[in-house]
Amino acid sequence: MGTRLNIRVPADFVLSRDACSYGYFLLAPNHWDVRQQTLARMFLLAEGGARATITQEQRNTHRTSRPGRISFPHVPGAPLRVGFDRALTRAEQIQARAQLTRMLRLDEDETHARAFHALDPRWKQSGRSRLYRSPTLFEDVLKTVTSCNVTWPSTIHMNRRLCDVLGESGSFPSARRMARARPGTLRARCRVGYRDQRMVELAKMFVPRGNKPAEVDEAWLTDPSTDDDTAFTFLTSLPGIGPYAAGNIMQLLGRYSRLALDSESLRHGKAVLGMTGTDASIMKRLAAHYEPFGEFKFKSYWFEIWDYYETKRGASHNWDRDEVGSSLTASKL
DNA sequence: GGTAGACCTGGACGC
DNA sequence: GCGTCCAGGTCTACC
Repeated sequence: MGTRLNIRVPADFVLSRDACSYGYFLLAPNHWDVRQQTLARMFLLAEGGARATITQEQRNTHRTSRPGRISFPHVPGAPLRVGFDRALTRAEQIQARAQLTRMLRLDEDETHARAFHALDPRWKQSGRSRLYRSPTLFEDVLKTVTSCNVTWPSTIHMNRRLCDVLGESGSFPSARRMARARPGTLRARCRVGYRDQRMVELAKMFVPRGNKPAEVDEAWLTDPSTDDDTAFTFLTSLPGIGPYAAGNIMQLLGRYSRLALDSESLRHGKAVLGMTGTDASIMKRLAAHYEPFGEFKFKSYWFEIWDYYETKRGASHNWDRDEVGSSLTASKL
């Protein structure tokens, strides 16, 4: 008999909206079940892998939505029910709760959302504020590396292979496991290409050595006394992490004052915001466009992009991973 | 400080 | 089925 956990959530939390809010929910080992409206994945816990299925109470009757407005099937603020495929120890239950809290941003309460919506009221109606992330910073950083200099289908493929080849029963690989991997294995079996050496070096930086703490200190990176510029500069010093990747990791750390501008941003600037000119000039105009959103500018940027995807493909909680997931860039929509 | 070219993979396309 | 081209961000060497 597997362990079942009930997780209290903020009053505005909606599983289908808040889990399906960033592309990583489409990447292995995550699996969003469209029919059931549940999220399943392997978690890596102290005693090994454990598969969890996350559900939230659904409305009896699906609320009728106004044209152009997306309605979500779950009851806001209803506790999450998380079923594991094996019994968890007390220590593992604490670990699982911490990973779920990180992944679903349960630490961002209504006060946080109100502050964001005060700066950018466009998302108040839908309630969008949380951005899905991974249960661990290591997985977030590696997922970011797999999204650099590749098209989205390759990112999907790399994450699937990493879980199959180096994961435990299909989990995302641990930093320890990847630190021990041979670059040649990553290249040949996970198809990560030239990122092989960088990924192993990155993994080593997440693992304490002897009495020495890990070089990547998540507590320091998320500490409010560490300013954004210092955190960003540190991130760009990591192997395989440039300005785009560092900007993305900043938001994954809960620091939304930076943008992560890439080719997708350029398309958004041209197609949605009607910007013209050279790529460099559009990048500058994009930075200026989001400046008014201050400490939340990444959220404003990202929800504009997400909104565009949803106008083309429908609500993200109804996306089929194999169908829509493989075409998730503006150029393919 | 700015820029050119290399780094890999997978998909699209033409033959 | 094969060859060619292209998209994608980071890193290094060079000016």
